[in-house]
Amino acid sequence: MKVTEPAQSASRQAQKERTRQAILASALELSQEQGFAQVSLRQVSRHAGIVPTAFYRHFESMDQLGLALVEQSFSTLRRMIRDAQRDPHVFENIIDAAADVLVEAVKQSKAHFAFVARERVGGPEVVRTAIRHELDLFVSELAVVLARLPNIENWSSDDVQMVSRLFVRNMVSNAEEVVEMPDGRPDLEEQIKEGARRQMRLIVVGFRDWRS
Amino acid sequence: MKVTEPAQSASRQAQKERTRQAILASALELSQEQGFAQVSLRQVSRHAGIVPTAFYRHFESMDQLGLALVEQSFSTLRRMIRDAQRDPHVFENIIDAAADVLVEAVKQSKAHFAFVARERVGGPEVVRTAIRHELDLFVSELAVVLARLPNIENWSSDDVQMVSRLFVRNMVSNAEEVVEMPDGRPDLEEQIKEGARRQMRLIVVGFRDWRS
DNA sequence: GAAATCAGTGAACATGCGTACACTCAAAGT
DNA sequence: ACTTTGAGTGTACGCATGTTCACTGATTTC
Repeated sequence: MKVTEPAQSASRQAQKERTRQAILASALELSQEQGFAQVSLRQVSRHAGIVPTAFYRHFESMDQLGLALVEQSFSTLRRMIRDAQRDPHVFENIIDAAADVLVEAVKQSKAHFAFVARERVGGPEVVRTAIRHELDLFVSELAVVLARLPNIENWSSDDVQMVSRLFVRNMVSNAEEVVEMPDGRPDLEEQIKEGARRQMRLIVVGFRDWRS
Repeated sequence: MKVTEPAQSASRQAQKERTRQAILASALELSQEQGFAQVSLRQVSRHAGIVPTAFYRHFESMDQLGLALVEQSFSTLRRMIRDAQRDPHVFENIIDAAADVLVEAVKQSKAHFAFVARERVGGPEVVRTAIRHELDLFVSELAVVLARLPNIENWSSDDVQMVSRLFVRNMVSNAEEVVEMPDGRPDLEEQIKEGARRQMRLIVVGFRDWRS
């Protein structure tokens, strides 16, 4: 890891930013083993190549570090959703596209998704609260996207909100499965995608039929 | 807590069992604050009214204590399902009955459900593995029950298994919600029940329509 | 009633922890 | 050229932890 005192020194604030990122990356990596709450300030510092007291130059406590990780994870997630929306394929068949995007996104940013899934229920109080809040926001954002879709455009906004909640809940569950998935098992991956497809289709079809 | 050396002494093994239960109860209670992994052997011992070294007379490590709690939690869960099956009302309308039973069961044994929901993703490795295994077993057991129901009796066993998986997943999600629910808010409780009803109906209706 | 058993005790240890404090020494500001 | 700034250092502290060991004394066994 060792990011401090590079051979060719960078500008002061650039170097500070590099150390900050090293701390975030270290915390994320160490969290995967036993959860963020088990990781000590000294472990993170050691892994980031700084002395424990230097940690305080970047975060005032481990709780604040946790919140920074939540922010980082969700900004990753949001960027992915934004990219996916640009793809015109999504408008034709949201369900298949969503299943693909989900699996790909989680594979690319396993650590961040794992962090959210784990700390959502297992983390320190402040972190849990922050994640819940972000997920609530996310449900509302997704509802806006869903409301524009052909099958859904004339549903009541309450119904759209509920479907959005179901989607996000299933997204979290599926993300958990992908995270637990051992590497190099494309069969399992396809199986999870297929499961996600079925579940989403179930929700959309069932909801429409039940209401009409 | 103080269970040791009662005024009127009990038999040796009865007293041992009482201490064991005190340890289990202490660990369960202390886990609610910050998760089982944060609870130390000394904290549990202190709360149970024994000296740290006496802990080892009952469990060889905190991991073993965790496994005992998993066992206890699932035996609670299974007893509830068994009781619910005796109720003839269940055969008429599984969905409404299941929603009622779920909310009631979780309210009665909040601590155990909270433990499972939390440690399923946030706990020590051995505990996570044990919980996953129990939940897998549970999916299969539920599938057996579901297969006997009128709407479902002629489905393929793969389909029943998948629906069972969806049910259990939603049960876990709903249990999480009930656990997070503040006390004395019957409105929220009804809201969660209604949500659970809708979701289960969605699954059954959507699945049948989509397949036929 | 003597001997064996064993749940619970209490002192001691090495280790890792968070944080306080005084420090260094390049880069940035003047 | 000088001063100021501030990221990173090193020591030191008090505290909680898991585990060890020799122990006590009531219950059980014989």
